[in-house]
Amino acid sequence: MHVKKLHPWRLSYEEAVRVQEQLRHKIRLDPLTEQIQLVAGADVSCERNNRFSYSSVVVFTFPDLELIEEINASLEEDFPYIPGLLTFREAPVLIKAFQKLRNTPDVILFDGQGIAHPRGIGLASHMGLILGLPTIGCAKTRLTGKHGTVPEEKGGYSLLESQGRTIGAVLRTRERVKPMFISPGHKITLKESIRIVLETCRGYRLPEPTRQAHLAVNRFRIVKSEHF
DNA sequence: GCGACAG
DNA sequence: ATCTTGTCGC
Repeated sequence: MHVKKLHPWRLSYEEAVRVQEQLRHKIRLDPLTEQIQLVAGADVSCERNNRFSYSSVVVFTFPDLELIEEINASLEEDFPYIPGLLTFREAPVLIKAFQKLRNTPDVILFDGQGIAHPRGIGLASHMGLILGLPTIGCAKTRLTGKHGTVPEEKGGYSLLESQGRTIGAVLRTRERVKPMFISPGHKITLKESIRIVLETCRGYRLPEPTRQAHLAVNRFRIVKSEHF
């Protein structure tokens, strides 16, 4: 897959923030232009003791969700986890996987925020800009924003708001489980994001793309680290 | 100054 | 995220 040249990643905190503040203005939240035929999920796993990070990208047909491709990658990790700067820790190894991907997904789900971010550019949004593809942020917990009570039934949601702006939705993807924090990443609307997440949920809290990417990256990490 | 804080 | 066993509930 074609992947745009990446920014220098060896950045200080201030430089990383500057990159985000400059890039946020390129994010577009227009409706999807293509019919969704391929949906992908991506996730990263890091080892506390080891100095490597691992990533997996899985591609499914939509809406049948038949797996057609899985790509893994590993990379030496150099950036720490800092709330708000997750992109600079996880994007490098994700990019390495996307560069090897043969299919071009119509939309990609990420384990993190889209625009529901202090500077409006979470991992999903940043990856959307790098890849030039529609992306959705599917986070398990809140980073920023306020919201009301989330309806108990599956599909129920409460809007996530910040500074008077709607930045996402707190969505119940399954009954009796904590809701997910969904936000558009790039080239997609919140409404479409919610629809795609719900249509890719298969009885679990996480939508299949990110759930399968999570399982895949853990399988990959075990095999890779045991084989040295 | 204090609390909050994706993975 | 990671470290970790069993256990309670639908």
